[in-house]
Amino acid sequence: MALIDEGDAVRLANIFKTLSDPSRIRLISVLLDGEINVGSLAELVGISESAASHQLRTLRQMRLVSSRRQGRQIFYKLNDAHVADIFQRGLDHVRHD
Amino acid sequence: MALIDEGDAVRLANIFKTLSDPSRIRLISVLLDGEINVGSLAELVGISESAASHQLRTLRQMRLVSSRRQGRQIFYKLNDAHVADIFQRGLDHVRHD
DNA sequence: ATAAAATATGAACATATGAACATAAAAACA
DNA sequence: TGTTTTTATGTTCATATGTTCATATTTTAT
Repeated sequence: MALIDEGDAVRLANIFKTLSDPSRIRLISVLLDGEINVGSLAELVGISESAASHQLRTLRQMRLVSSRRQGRQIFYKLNDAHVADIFQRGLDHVRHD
Repeated sequence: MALIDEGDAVRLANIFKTLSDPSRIRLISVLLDGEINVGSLAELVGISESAASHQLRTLRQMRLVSSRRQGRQIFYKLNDAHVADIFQRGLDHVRHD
């Protein structure tokens, strides 16, 4: 392995930073089950739609999720297989061990 | 999967938060190669010893690393196989794809 | 056209965070 | 004991972050 360069370190740190908030964690945990619209997501996670929208923007900007409009709703889904992987490893770490 | 509870979400978020800083990322990347003392670590990563010590405390408090004293030096090592795993997945995500 | 529904955005606020600097503590050695 | 080396800790400061509230945007239905 050895020391990784500043650029990669910053990019890697940013990925983890995106995953470093409980609301975003819970949003992602729901998204692991598949596509879902903002309102349902907010209700399931137990945060306001505004808060959900803000956090989803963060996830979108980091390209961890993508969205599509259907009528007046917007459906989000996980965008990246790596994310599910990282998430699951982290959860293993937290839950047992 | 389904929604994870607040407690797990907070714990998981905290793990990722611990990994969300470039200095800590680079410290860990060096620690992946094995045990090493604070001074060498600081020099390799290119930060002050004080900064290294502060960041190592953060990693220690999250139990991601452990330390042992040998004479007047303190050697750190990664404490957890999960961490190396999560780190590697993240790096894969960042480097290619 | 107007109203209602769903989502996004912007501003403001409180809290958290990392960096830098100074100081303390622990161990080795004169 | 006193001094030096190595690491840890405390404090201060500037910046970043998440949430809330108010407002804007987009689509559907009347």
